[in-house]
Amino acid sequence: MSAAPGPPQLFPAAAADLPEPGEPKALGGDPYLALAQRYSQTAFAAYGAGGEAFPGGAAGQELRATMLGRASESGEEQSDDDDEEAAFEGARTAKRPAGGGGGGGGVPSKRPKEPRSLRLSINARERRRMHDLNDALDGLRSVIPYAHSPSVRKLSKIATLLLAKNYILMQAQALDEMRRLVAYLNQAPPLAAAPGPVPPFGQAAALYPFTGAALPACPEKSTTD
DNA sequence: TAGGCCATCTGGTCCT
DNA sequence: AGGACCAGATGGCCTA
Repeated sequence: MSAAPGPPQLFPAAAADLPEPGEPKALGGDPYLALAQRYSQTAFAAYGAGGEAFPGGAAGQELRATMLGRASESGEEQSDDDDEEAAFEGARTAKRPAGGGGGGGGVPSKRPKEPRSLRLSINARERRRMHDLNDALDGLRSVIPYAHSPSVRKLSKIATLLLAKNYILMQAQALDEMRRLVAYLNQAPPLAAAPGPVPPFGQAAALYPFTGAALPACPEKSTTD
């Protein structure tokens, strides 16, 4: 491992860091996108099959394109919250090789073994922690757009994280585009002088001459709140 | 059958 | 000391 990359950046620091409207470079060129596409092959449901509208815009289309589907039968995961002792014993008997104790994964133990009660307590804590993590992932799945349907396989963990990341980028891009449109409309001549209907959102970007670099960073794009 | 995904156990490290 | 966090290892389940 090399130097730490610093705190994670939830949002691009400036509008210039965002992809141009209609040109989802940040999404398309993102190294994580390749991962997302790779994992999407196995986990992302076919959009539209679930009957959910997908956010518009080029980035939305890009994101949608990553959601190639493997819609199949319900991939319900077992979440056995049994008695901890039973979980311990069950795992021992069902998932571990007979006599395969010792280090977790064959690592030879180098220090005196903890008392069994302490080991059980540690195992239970870790199990609870992982369940909490899974609950949080379920919460994340519930707010990112993909086909939530019993007939659709649940997003994998990695796919959930990658999709959420792309979704955040897409939302930031849409917000940025909206801000530019508002800024443009504020400077535009009166509506009476503008013939024709207002162009649909997403196509308006082609009609007004602004670039992302021309605008200051959005103040609420902060990781501190 | 291979590969992907997952749950679980385990030991190590860091923090309070 | 105890708890949280992490990564490695392992086996089970499921799908292509």
